[in-house]
Amino acid sequence: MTSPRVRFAPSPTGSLHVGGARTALYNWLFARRHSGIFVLRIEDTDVERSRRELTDQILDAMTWLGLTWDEGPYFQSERSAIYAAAAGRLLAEGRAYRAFETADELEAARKAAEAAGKVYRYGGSGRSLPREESDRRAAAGEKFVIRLRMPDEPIVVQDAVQGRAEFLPDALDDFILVRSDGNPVYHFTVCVDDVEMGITHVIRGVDHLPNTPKHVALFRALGAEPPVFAHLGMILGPDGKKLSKRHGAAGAEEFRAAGYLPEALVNFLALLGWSPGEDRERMSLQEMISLFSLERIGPSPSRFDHEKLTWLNGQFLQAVAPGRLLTLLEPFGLPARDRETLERAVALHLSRCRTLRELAQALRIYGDDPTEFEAAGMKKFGKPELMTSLRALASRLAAVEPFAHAKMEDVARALAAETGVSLGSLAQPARLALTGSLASPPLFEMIEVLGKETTLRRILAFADRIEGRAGAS
RNA sequence: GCCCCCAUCGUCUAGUGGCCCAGGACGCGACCCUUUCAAGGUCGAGAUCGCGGGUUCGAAUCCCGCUGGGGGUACCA
Repeated sequence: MTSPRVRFAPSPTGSLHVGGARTALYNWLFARRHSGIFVLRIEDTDVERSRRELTDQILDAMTWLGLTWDEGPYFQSERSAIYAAAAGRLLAEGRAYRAFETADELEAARKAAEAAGKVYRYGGSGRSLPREESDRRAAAGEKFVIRLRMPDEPIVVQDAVQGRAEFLPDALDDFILVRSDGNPVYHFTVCVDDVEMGITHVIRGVDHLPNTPKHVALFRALGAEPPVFAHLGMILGPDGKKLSKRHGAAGAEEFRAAGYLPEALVNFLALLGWSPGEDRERMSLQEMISLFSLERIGPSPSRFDHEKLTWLNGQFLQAVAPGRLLTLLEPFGLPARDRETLERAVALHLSRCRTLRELAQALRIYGDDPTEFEAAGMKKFGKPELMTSLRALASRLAAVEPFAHAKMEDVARALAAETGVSLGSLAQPARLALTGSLASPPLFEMIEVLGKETTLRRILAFADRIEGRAGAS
């Protein structure tokens, strides 16, 4: 393959959702795999709905994901002259024509057809209007749209993913290229741009498949060979319905905010519809590039499995260099401790967390003393009769110097043996006192990082609290 | 309504006529490790390959129909 050119063409009417992110990824992967060019084009011809800040947000998300573009971003809103010229050419060549029906007239005709139970098709007079009359009416200032003269033969779309689809001429209308206000319509700008930008492969969602025959006809009218099409199956929510905010996070930015790593999201998205074979699951971008091919993309829709993403994220999280981890954690808030303490704490909690957010949350115990204690734990270990040995543990811990976990454990085991209690009935109340929870890293390693002062303070406060409560009731 | 697409464990998928009474991963269960929770390791349950017809010596793999799901049908993208 000689240097393909692909593009990602989002319209800034929303943020980058996972479907779009996956489309961008596949285009990017394809370009990188074949040393091609990845073009970014912003389809903002719908002035009403397009917003500049959404464009910025999309670019941010792509940068975050590592999907860097080689050309662009081009803005369709800045390319009106190109579309106007193309429309003029088509008109002059008779491949397109003016139609003078108003939107209201068309609406009425559509309604009438529906009421009669018939399939609506554009049946206006524009198609057969003599050139001179068309020119005259346009010159007189009459409003018109420009429509494409569709060929009267079937159009076959040979799709790299979906296979062959044939569309009969009856199903294809002379669709509008340019609105009566002079603004070009999506189908038109896409094709003009794809031709103009030399796009060789169009990789996009299947929702565009039914539009593809229009595009094929348009490419031909424009005098260009249609590109190779590859239509990707939809990404559905866990319930099989269209993925939306209703299913939780659906935008790349939301996953970022929820503490997901870009490499995990990208890996997960890559596997949604594409498989490298050989049971490969975890891959770096580089590996994906070398393995990627259109042939291995499946045609069926897939559901977004949040659980698997989270698992993958956990996998990637474990692999992040410890130094980089604190930087990544910063936006999620870190307790006011020195860097070394934080790094030791991270090392202790990393394997217990699957997202940055979870990790940051876990690290909070190195900041403020716990004020809430989990109910199940209190019921089991918040008993006054356990406080005696807990206090004993505290006083033995106070004597440990240097404050190292191996020594603490020896001391604790000795205490347990002497008093005939299990290590667990010593450790669990301590864990509760120190973290408010029954789940934590190995107790003494955590205590070492927490520090002697904090440890003793929390244990004593907890014992006071339990005994005080018992005395009051 | 009409047009188009899709259909393998709950989910993502491998599989392109015999290697498959279907492999991997997530999730789930059990066990090991263990002061708790994870991580990790081992094992396991889980799919008559949506249904019904063909074609073939032989079909998850090819063909047809049905059913189910999705998408499109705009002077939206």
